[in-house]
This record gives sequence, structure tokens and C-alpha cells, in this order.
Amino acid sequence: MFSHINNYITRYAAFAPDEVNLFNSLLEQRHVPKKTFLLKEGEVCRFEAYINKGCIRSYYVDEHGAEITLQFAIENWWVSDIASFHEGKPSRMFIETLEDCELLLLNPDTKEQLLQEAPRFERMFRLMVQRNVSRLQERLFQTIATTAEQKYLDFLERYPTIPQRAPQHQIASFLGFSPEFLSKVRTRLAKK
Amino acid sequence: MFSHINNYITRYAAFAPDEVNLFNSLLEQRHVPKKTFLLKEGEVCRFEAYINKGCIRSYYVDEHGAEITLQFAIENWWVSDIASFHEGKPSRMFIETLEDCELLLLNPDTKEQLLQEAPRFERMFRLMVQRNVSRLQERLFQTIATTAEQKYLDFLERYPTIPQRAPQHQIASFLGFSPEFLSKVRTRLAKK
DNA sequence: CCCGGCCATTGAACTAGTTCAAGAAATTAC
DNA sequence: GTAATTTCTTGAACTAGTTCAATGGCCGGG
Repeated sequence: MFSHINNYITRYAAFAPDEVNLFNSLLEQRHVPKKTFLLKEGEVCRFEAYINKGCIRSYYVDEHGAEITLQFAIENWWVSDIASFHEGKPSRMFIETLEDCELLLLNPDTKEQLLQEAPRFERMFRLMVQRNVSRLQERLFQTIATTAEQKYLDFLERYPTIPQRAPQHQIASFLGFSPEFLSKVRTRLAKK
Repeated sequence: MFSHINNYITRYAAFAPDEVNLFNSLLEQRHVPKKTFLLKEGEVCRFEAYINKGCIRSYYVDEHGAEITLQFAIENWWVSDIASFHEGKPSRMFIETLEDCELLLLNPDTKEQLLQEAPRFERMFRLMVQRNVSRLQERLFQTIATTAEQKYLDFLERYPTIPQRAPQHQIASFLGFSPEFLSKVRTRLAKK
């Protein structure tokens, strides 16, 4: 159950066996069926979820009711609304499973306890969040600077498993254009 | 010299006097004239700069030579290429002063020393980076979901001092559209 | 004080992507 | 296995934003 996540954390820092044990003991295991909301807009996010198995999408809904996908999270990723989680403020996003999922969860209390008793985890979380910043910066750049076609091709390369796991209109909403246009881009690409 | 930054860090965590002293002793003070590059594409970023006074812009240049502004950083903000700084990899961005600046700098060594000797700073940096993630998520959402006019109005509200400090075409490149179009948006708004 | 180089504006022609609507294909639910 | 629903595709009309080019304003440097 913990092999993946323990492997994951040691990529960020070297932990002593009892630090790892403490960490594992604080994680809550949960199985969640597909199409389940882990978080809805307006709720406070009380988890940071590591995905052992499955696929999860987080998204915003804009004023016209359109969805904007923020993240497709798969095995070995974390998903949460970090701002809501840490500040206890209502979230603006939805987090929903796309498949049956096997999750390992921290809540604000267990996370705080972990950081108190094994402060070395501060570093791990910092490094994790830093990588997140880089990824978001890159994505922002790409969203502004490239064409729909290029975005889609880059997406396929970077997230090769997602097209089999998420419907196309969600991918369009991740890339920042309409589902109809993605369909047109795809037929255009197929003709090449 | 350190009053602002010390005030800044205590908003994230409570530090003992000697932790603060250590921190201050590790900071390098530097005055930089306007239009100076702190970082150019291809270089490794060796600083995290806290801005005591002044204004700095970080930006990417895309394949057609167009600039995409990532950040306008002002007093009380940090600026760096976090990925390059931490992994020692060449950066893809430019960081340039818009005004004469008074900076306080950490480099990889002093930052590491700080974290070793006063691990409480791990938390501060983690919280800082987390806020960054939220801001980037919000901006990404806005970039995808709103019109140029709305982006500009939100920008004016959130960064009221920037229009006096940066040329308009840089603001356009921050918002993700062309300088000509920003000009048209502005005249349209002025007529209302 | 004048020159040269940004910088902002405007208009006209254009294009990448949207919207709407309708039908086909694929999944899911019973 | 069939109905119901969601998903994908296609086309036509549209629009938000781009691109190019020309003009004039402005600021900084000598």
C-alpha cells in the first residue's frame, strides 16, 4: 500500500525509517468510486490526496457555467486545493474522480502533526510545491504563446495516458479552447 | 535596511531573534540600476531576490521573438527562477529591472546554510511558494476564462502601481494579448 | 535644444478560435 | 438488448483578437 508513496518521498529527501513509519501511520487510506466529488466549490478542502491508483480532475466553473480544467492527476501525484486547505477558506474549485481511485490522505491535523514531529517533511513539501510552480509557469507561458494545435501535441506527449482516461471536452477545457475546436484540430492532424 | 524583510518573514512564521540575525547576515545587499538584466535565458539563476525598493519584470521570449511577461515584482516581493535556482539548470527566462532597485539576495549556498541552521525557514519558504501556486492557478484560470477587457480591469485593481512603472506593451504581454489590442481596449473603456 | 529611438494609437484586412445547431457514434443504465 | 445520455464531429456564421503599416507623441542622451 505504501510502497509507491514511500518511493515518492525519498526522491525529495532522505528519511529515517521511523519518519517513514510516522508518515505512513498518519495517512488515511480511502477507496473512492469513479465520478465522486472529493471537493465542491464553496466547501473547505480538508485533504491532500496522494493517488495510488486512479485518475482525478480538478476544475473551475466560470460565470457562464463553463468548466476550466486545472489539473489531471494520476498515479503518483497529489491533488488538493492548497489555498483552501491551508487557510481554511472555501474553495473555488471542484475535484472529481474520473476512475475508481485508491487514495492516501492527509488532513490539516495529520499534516501539521507530521511536520511537527518530523520537520524534515517541510522540505519535501516545499520542493513538491516548487515543482508545481515551475509546471504552472510553463503552462501559463504555453497557454499564452502557442496555437491550439501545438498545445494539443504537447499535451499528448506530456500526458500520454489521459486521452484514454478523460473525455475530449475535458482535455479541451484543460488546453483552453472549445471542444468543437479540438475536434477540428484532431481531424486536421489526422489528415497529415 | 532589513525592517521590511523582517516584517515580511514574521508574517509567515515566528522567528527567534538569532534566527532573524542569521537570516539578515546571510543576505547580500545590492543596488542595481534600471534596465539591468539580473538573469538572461540560458544562464543559471543564482539568486532569490527580495525587493526592498524598485520594480522588476521577468519574462519569456517565444520562438517568434515575442515577449511573454511572467511577473511584475515590486517592493516586498521575491523574484527568481525557482527551477533554475534549485536544480542548477539553465533558465528559459529573462529577469530585468524596470527601475533602480535595492535588493536583498540569497544564493544557493546561503539559502542552504540558512535552512540547515534555522530549519524553521523551510516552513516560511514553503508557505511563500504555496501562495505563489494559488496566484498562478488563479491567473491561469483568468487567462483562459475571461476577455481582454476583464483581464485589464482586474489587472488595474490588483496591480495599481504597475501602469505608472511599466510600459503598456509589457502589460499587454503579461495579460496575454497584443499591445495594439490593449490600446483599443483602453480607448473603448475611456469612452464609457 | 534637437535628434533618434522607443511607445502608444488608429484603421483596415485578416485569422484563429467560438458559437450554435444538427446528426452520428459511443457509453451507460436498466 | 434497448433506451437514454453523453460524447464527438461537421459545417456555417460569427467575433475577439492579430497583424501590418502609418502617424504622432514623448522621453532620454548628447
